Amino acid sequence: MTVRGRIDKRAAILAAAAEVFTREGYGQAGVDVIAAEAGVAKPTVYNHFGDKETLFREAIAAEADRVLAEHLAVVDQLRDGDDLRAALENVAHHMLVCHCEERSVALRRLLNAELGRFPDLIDIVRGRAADRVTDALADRLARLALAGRLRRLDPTQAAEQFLALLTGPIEARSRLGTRRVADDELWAVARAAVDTFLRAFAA
Amino acid sequence: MTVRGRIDKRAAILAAAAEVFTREGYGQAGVDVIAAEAGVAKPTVYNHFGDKETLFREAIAAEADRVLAEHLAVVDQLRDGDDLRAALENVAHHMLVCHCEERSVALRRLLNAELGRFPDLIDIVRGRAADRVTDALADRLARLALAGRLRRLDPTQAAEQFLALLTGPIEARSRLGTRRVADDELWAVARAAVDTFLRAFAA
Amino acid sequence: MTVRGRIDKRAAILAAAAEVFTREGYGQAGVDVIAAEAGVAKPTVYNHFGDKETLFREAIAAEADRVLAEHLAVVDQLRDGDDLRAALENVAHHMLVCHCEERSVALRRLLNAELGRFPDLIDIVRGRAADRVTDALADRLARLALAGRLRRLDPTQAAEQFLALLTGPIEARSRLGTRRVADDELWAVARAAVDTFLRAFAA
Amino acid sequence: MTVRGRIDKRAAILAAAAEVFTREGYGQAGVDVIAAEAGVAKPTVYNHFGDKETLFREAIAAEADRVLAEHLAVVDQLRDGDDLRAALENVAHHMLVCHCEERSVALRRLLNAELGRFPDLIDIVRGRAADRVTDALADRLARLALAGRLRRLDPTQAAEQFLALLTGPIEARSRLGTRRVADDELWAVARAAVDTFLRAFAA
DNA sequence: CATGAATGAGCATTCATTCAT
DNA sequence: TATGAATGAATGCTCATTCAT
Repeated sequence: MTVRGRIDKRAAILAAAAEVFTREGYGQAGVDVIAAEAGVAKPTVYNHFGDKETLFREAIAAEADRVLAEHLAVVDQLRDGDDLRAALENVAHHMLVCHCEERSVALRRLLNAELGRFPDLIDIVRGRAADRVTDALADRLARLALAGRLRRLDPTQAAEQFLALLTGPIEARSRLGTRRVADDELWAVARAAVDTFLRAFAA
Repeated sequence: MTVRGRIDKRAAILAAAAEVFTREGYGQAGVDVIAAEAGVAKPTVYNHFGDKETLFREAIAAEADRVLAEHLAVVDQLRDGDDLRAALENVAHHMLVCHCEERSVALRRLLNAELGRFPDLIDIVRGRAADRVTDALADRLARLALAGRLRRLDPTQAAEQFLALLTGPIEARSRLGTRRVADDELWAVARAAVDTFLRAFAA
Repeated sequence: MTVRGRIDKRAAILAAAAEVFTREGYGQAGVDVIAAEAGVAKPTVYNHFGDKETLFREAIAAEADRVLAEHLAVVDQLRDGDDLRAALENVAHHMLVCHCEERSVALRRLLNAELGRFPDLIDIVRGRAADRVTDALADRLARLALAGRLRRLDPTQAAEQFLALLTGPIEARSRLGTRRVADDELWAVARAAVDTFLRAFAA
Repeated sequence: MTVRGRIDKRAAILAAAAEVFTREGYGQAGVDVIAAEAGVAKPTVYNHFGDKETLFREAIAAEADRVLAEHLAVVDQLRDGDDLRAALENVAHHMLVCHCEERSVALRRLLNAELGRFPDLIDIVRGRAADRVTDALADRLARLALAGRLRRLDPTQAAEQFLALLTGPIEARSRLGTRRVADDELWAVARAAVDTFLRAFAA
């Protein structure tokens, strides 16, 4: 098999693993199912990843990378401008959209689910997702404060709270991700969050 | 065996089930382990609950009842008084303590984990926990607004945000419940949440 | 409970046992099912019969008694008369009807099925059914021979062959009891059997 | 493992299955026992046959093939010759020997036993055994009739009766296969059957 | 390296049987 | 005696993992 073929197989296995693990959970996911969905034989999975646990970790890491990239791209859009509220609302809404994406929901679910068995997943994911987003957002908020658009604040804490005001209500309303939330409800949550945030943090 | 004995066994099984399911997840939990931990024979579990799935649902429901009761008791402490900030901070801190309790963390984890397989868990738990707490808190906030201590607000939205300001940051800091959070950090989060909340909602 | 009640329960259990054992076979039949079908609690079955095996034997014996009675009644109808062929045909047809009755088929099936596990069933049933019928028929044939209606014959052997000529073809045509055989086919088999029998044994 | 090895395992499993199923019946037979007797692991059985039921059907079919082959070979020996009675007696005796063979008895027993649960067994077995033997014998009898050695007859009916005259008495005397029948008793039954048959059907 | 086949260990569930009442 | 409840011992079937090719 060509090198390219080998790489393809590895990627196919990872994709299938992400799919199956998020759909069924670690325990319930069968390696045969993953292999079948990837179009390879079961031992090929073992040749590439050694055992189910390793496959699981790598699949999680890959998913976390993807989710992180999306979120960072959103935070990156937050630029100072004439209308700070509008800018924040746009970012807030966009983050909610990402947050509610199926793969995003599934990853958070899976992570939560298996943290008991694999506590180190936190380290795999933290450096790749949650904290990095908070940090990036904190950076932006710091610059906005420096620019006099926000009052003096603890950037990390403010970023934490901004994100909390977004994701907290949406978790409730999406029934922990089991229900689709309509776009106007996303906008409503985003606006409410930004309103509260600005009341508390506007310069 | 006395009727009391039967009830005891049922309760013992439910307790063991909660323990084992939260420790291992639905798929990985073994009915034999639950039976052993409850001090009964495996078929006794089946006599009482019919199958693993039913046992799971009932164990979840029982845990949700317990967690709800704790949280409602905390919200119930929120009374108007001279020092609104102090009152809110006390309630906030107390809620965080509940939120970080091992059984609370475990229940949320398990719920998240198995929502894919058992979407109806949401209905079992919602009526018993999450929404009820938000509602109770919304009631209190409405009365505070009526009493002129808070500005006019949408009580449910404000309650959602108050809770989000508490639980969002704590999820991050506890690494999704994998790390104990020291009490002074709980106080810090509580104070920061109340500070932001009052900046946004004080009359 | 009255003595009568006790007897009723015993009978109800036996009836239910016959029903369930013939429907499911010994191994597959559940004592709980029998108890439920009899309207008693499982331990009541054990109080009356000790264990599943004993219950099985007694149920078989009761069924065998019933089947024997039916068959003997038929053989008993065989009287000498003007038209020997017609008399034999009537008895032959009647025996086939009995042979094809559901309970008769079920009993033979069950007996065959469990002879491996319970070889002594043969003794329970033989004295009650198969041999007794052959003997009774042999008696009649002997009298017919004495009366000069049949040639000299070995009565037992002739009876065996008469029965074989009836049941053999019918087993094949009923596909071992899985297919209902129409009445005119029963008559055809009966006539063919009697024809062959008379060709071989008429005086 | 070589392809040959795979085939060997499959055959070993089938052989063990036939052995165990006939010994214990479908319900009582344990797949682990079959696997052990075949010298393979339990999942190998499932890899080859999917489930217990399929294994059962295939084992039955294989046994039926074997039994059919034996019986056909016997019928095939029936050639016209100087001494028709002797020819018929030889075939009759030979058929009885086959009929009383342990595997033959066991297959009939098992078939009867499980027809309630698996009515389609009839179709599996009929085309492979019972009817084919009757047909083959009917063919021979037709030729003997054509050759003027037997009177005009309905070949199928005559074949049915010939077989019935053999197997009916032998079932009774072997106590449904629970008792070995001595060879001279087999000869006696064979001769008696042929005698009756020739009295009824000789030209 | 990829695969078809094999396996040891495990798991949900059932059942005949027995206590305690 | 009749019963609700409990249990030890199976049993069919699955799964992660490993060879032999």
